[in-house]
Amino acid sequence: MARDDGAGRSLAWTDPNCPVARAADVIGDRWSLLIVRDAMDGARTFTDFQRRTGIARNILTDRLRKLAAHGLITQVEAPSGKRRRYALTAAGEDLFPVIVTLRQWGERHAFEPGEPHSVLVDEHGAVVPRVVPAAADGRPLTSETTSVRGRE
Amino acid sequence: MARDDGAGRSLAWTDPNCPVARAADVIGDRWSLLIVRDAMDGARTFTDFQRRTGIARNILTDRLRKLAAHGLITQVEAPSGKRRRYALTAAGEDLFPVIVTLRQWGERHAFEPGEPHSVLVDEHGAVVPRVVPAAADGRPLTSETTSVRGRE
DNA sequence: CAGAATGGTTTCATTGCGCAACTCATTGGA
DNA sequence: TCCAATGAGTTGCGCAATGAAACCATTCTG
Repeated sequence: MARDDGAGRSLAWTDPNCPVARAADVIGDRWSLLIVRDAMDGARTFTDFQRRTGIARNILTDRLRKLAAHGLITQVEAPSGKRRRYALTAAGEDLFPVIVTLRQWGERHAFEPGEPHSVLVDEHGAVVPRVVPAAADGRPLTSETTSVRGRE
Repeated sequence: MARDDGAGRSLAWTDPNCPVARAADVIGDRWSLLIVRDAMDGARTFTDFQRRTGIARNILTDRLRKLAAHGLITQVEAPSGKRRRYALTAAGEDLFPVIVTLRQWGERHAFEPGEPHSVLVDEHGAVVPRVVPAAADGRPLTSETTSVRGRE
């Protein structure tokens, strides 16, 4: 994993050994997250992202670079003289559970009852069920029943 | 759900009917997320949050207010003349799956192999298994096998 | 009761962000 | 082939957000 930002300066992690803090340093701003969301939803070109997010172009340039520096996206060469396209790396694709849980939280808590919003469906059009952290035996876990080990 | 920020101005949602964008508008900055993380991990007072996150005090004031305005935390009155404490609301607690997936992503992609980091364990000390979105029949889902319905 | 700790607020310099205009390469059409 | 359109940025400017430090009012503690 890359340890420097787009300009080559080394990153001072907010909290050196907390994975949540490190993840937040990478995608913890509004735009990076939405860029990844749109990439998962089919966005491939600079203008795709610009149109969907409404982000300023200079900021989009910056975020695409940073996401690339962090190994979440890459520019893939097109076969013939076609333009290059952006694509998620494995690490970027791996954010899928984060996007899904965030989406489900938003559905439950950021909309008025009855207010329309988009929904995530599987190949058969069935709504994706609520994602819940669970123990190995399937028992659902909450912040009450879990704790962080190894924080210094 | 509250529709105004701490100063009473109305919020212009980044993307009006995308739950991911709305969630990002609420917790999409580095600090809000870490404050919620620490609240889940036992932080209750202003100084708890300040010490754990290292955030500037004026920004902490601002974020606590905004999180309260969005209904994620509240100030609970203490019995006698004791100081009030911050506590997560149900909506705040409900961010648990988001924090967990973010943590698990960070563990996999924001650390060098072998680099130490904290881990999330259940009441018996067992590491929390990887959280994966799944269809109703238990089949794991990815961004390839899902799509967003209802985006205008 | 005095001093320290808690829970902020204010001030001010620095940084980041959004908008608009501009550049430059690629591509498509007459 | 030449010109227009589109894609992918870059630059400059003004405003809003951030961070460090100082200041202040309560509330504990010895």
